Amino acid sequence: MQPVIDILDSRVAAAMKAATDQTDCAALVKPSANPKFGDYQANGIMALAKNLKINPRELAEKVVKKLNVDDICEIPEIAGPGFINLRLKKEFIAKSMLEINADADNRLAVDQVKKPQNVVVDFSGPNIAKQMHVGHLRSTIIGDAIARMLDFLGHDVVRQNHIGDWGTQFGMLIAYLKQENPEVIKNPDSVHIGDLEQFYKDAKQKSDDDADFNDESRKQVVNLHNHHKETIMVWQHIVDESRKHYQPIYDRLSVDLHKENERGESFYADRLADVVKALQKQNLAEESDGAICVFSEGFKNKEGQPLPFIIQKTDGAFLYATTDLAAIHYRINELKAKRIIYVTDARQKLHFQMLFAVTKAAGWAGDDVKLEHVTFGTVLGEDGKPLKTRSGENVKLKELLDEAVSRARGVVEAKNPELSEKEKENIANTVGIGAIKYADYSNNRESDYVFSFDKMLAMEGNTAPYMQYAFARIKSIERKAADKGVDIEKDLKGLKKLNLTDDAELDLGKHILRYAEAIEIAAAECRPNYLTTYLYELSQKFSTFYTSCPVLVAENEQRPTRLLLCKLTEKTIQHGLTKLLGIEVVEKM
RNA sequence: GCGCCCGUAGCUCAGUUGGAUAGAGCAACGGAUUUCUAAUCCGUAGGUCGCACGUUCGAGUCGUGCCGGGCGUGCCA
Repeated sequence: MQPVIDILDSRVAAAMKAATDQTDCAALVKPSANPKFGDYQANGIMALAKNLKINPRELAEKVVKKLNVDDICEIPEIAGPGFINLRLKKEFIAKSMLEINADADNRLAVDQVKKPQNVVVDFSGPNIAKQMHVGHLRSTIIGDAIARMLDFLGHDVVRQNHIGDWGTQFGMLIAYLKQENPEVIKNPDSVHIGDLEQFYKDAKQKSDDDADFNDESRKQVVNLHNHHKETIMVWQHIVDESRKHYQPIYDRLSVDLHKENERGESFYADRLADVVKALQKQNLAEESDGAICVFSEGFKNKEGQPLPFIIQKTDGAFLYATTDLAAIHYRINELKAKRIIYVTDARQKLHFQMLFAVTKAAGWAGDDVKLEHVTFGTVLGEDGKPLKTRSGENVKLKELLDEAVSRARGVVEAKNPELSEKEKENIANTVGIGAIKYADYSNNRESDYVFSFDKMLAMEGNTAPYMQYAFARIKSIERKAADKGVDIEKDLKGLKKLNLTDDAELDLGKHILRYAEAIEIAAAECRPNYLTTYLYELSQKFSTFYTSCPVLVAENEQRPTRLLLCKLTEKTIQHGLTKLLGIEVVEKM
C-alpha cells in the first residue's frame, strides 16, 4: 500500500501537468496545518502560477477540474490564495484499514522500496578497555534506529561498529596484563578483567610511574603492529574481555550489534600504508611540516592557509583520518555500499567534510555513492552543561540504565503493587530502558538535550511510558474480551465492512493510515523524532478514542470496527517501538 | 580571526524542499472516574519565533548585518 500522501501528490502533480502542459510540476502535498482545511493540502499551485504569471486561484480551478481523486477524497476545495484542500472519504479510510488488517506479512501494509540499496551504517564505536559512557548513547541508539528503519524499508543494511581497538594505549594495556597476569599467555580464558575501568587506570598509573614499563609498552606497540603472535593473543584477550562489558549494554538497549558487525581500527591497520601511498601516487597527498597531508579545496585554517587532512604524522604513525579513509574505501569497494551513514556527534563535522572531500577527489566515491554524516548534539545535565558525575567524570552507561530501571521500579510499586515480582521486574526494565531511549529519539537529534529521569519517566506527555501504557490498555481490553468469550481474531479475520461514525474513530483511523508516511520521512532524513511524534499522536488519538468509545460494551454493529481500531493501534505502536526503535512493550503496567 | 550549529510560551522541546490563525508536554487554573488500567481524558490561559533590514503573493523557515550561547579550526578520536 502506497502512502496516501504519495498517491495524492502524484495525482495532483498529474492534474497540474494536464492543466498547464508544464512538465515540472511539484504538487507539494502536505498534511493540513489545521483540520478545518481537511486532511491534506496541496501547496504547489501558488508557485506554479507564479512561474506562469497567472492567477493562482484560476489555476487551482483548472487543476481541480483535471484532478481525479474521488476514490480517495471528498470533492477537493480551493481555499486561500490557491490551496487545494483534500479530505479523505470514510470509505477510503475503512478500505485502507481493512487492507492493513489483511496484511499477512505483518508489516502493516507498508511497502518495501522498489530499488534496495546497499547501505552501510557506522555507529556506536566504543573504545576497547573502557566502559561505555553517556557519550556513546546517542550514536549507538540513533544509529540502530536508522539501520532498523532502512532495513524495514527493504534496503540491504550493513551495520558497522568501528570499535577503538588499536593504538598506542594498547601497548600499555598489553604490557600491564603480561606483567600482572603472565598466565594470560598460556591460558587467556583464565584471566578476567573484572573491572575494565580499574584495569585501564592501573595500567595508566604504572605507565606514569615506571620508566621501564614504558619501554615495554612501546615494545608491545611494535609487536602489535608486526602481528607478534604472543602480543596479538594478549591483545585479542583484552578485546574479548571488553566485549563482555559492552555486549550486555547492547543487549539491554535492544541494539542490534554483535561481534560480526565489528570492523574496528585493527581491521584496517594493515591497509593504512597503502592508503597513504595511493593518495601520494595521485598527487593528492604531500609532505608538509614533516607530516603527510591532503589539502582539499575550500578548507582553511586560522591564518587562511589551506587546512590539512593529516594522514601520517611526522613520526610515521597513522591517524584516525587514515583509518577512516581505509574504512570508506573498504565499504565502497568490498561492501559495495551506495550509501554510507556515519552517526557521530556534530563536533566531527569538519573531519567528515574533509574525509568525504578526499574520498571524492581520489575517485573512490562516484556520483552513485552517497556519503552522509548524521550528527547529533550533546546530552546535558540539569545545569545545562554536558552530563557528568558530581566528580566530573563521564556517566557510565550501565549506571544510567540501572538508575532508570530502579526509578521505573519505584513507579510500578506505587501504581500496581499487586503484580508479581517477575512482572514488576520486567516492567521496570522495559519502562526504564525505553524511557531513556525514547527521550533521546524524541528530540531533534541535532539539538543538545537536557537529561531528566523525572521527565522521561513521566506518564504524561511524549514519553515511552505513555505509549507503553496505551499498548497495555489495549492488551487489557483483549484479555477482557477473551473473558467475555469474544474471539477477536475471528471477529477481525473475516471483517469486510467497517462502521466508522464517531469523530474519535475517524481521527484514529486516519492516523493509522499514516504510518508508512511517518517511516518514509523519518528514514529519508534519518530523524527518529519524526517517528516518535507520529507514535505519540497515535497514542493520544487512541486515548481520546478510548475514553469516548467503549469497545466491549459497544453494539454489535460497532464493536468489530472498534476492535479493529484497537488491534491496528496496538500493532502499530508495537511495530514502531519494538521493531523500528528497539523499545519493548509490556502486556500490563 | 574564520567556519559550523543553536536562540520559538515561565520551563523542556516540535515545527517535513517558504504556505493559511506558530504547535505539544510540564508547570498554572477549571472540569470528567457506579463502565474496557484516571499511569488517562476534556477545557482555559500563556508567544513582538534573539534584534534589524531585505527577498516574495506569503518568512520561525531564505539572504545580509548585529547581539547572545555552544562547538570546531595542523600532527587526539
